[in-house]
Amino acid sequence: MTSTDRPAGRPTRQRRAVAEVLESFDDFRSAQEIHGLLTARGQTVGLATVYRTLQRLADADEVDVLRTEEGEAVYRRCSPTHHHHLVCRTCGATVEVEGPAVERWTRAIADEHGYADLSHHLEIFGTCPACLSG
Amino acid sequence: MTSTDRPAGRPTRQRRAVAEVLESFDDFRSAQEIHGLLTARGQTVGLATVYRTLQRLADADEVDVLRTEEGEAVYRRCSPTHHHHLVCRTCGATVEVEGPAVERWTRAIADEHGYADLSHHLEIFGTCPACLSG
DNA sequence: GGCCCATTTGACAATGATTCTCATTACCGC
DNA sequence: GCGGTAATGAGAATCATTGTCAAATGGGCC
Repeated sequence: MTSTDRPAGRPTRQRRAVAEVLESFDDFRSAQEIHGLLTARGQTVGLATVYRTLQRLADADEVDVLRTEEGEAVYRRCSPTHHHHLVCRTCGATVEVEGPAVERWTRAIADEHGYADLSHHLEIFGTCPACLSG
Repeated sequence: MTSTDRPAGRPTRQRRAVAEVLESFDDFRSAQEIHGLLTARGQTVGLATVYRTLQRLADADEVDVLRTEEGEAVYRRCSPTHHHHLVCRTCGATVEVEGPAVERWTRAIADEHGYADLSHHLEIFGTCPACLSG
């Protein structure tokens, strides 16, 4: 629980490049798109490495991962606090939302059934105001 | 909006078979598993047809679809009541849970941001009592 | 600075779910 | 029963993702 318990790994050029690209957008992008962005920047990073790096970052909770309705994984750097997403089904606009109530509720439900070592995913899909009026 | 506006399609042996198998379980199953169940029953239905049929049913809102953490699509006949799942990460045991609190919360959050036409997915993952002690 | 060695990378093969293709077959209305 | 259309099946094709393994690289130590 100290600040020294990071499995970390080496700070390589490739990892830095991925981290930088993640700073360059605010919405969710697929691994392939991120790889494309890197290439466009002149940063040569193998696709497999992009996948590995994103996975590592996701494990470390440094990026959010979610699945599009087609099942493709999309990534975005995340804010330090745990939160959920309200996603526009039409244009993809995303709002981060927090829900202490939900956190409490999931814990209570899981306890009730004896489940431990919890995680949860909550995503809300809808149509955003812009798409509604458009 | 009448009962006659179903694009329907033909009631074939295969479609009936898929519909029947969907009645035989209460949790989510992948298209491949469903195909396996059909084969086990002696019902010969092509895999592609299973996919097509499930897709059709999903479009007609006659089955629920969700994605596992690995991105695989899983299907289940719609139960009349909306609920969520508490899934064992190790053995896959699933408990259906209801959460009026969550429903209310998601609606409130969405309203707050002006999103309409909502749906949401909440899944809780953990380790079940059996796997904890095993 | 240079060496040692585990970690990381990259190119490419492999996997696995899903979709497409297209010739064949099965429903439906007549 | 017949004809025509929609549905099916077998397998190829697609596409994201993961595995493989030899080559390259970064860090720590002298």
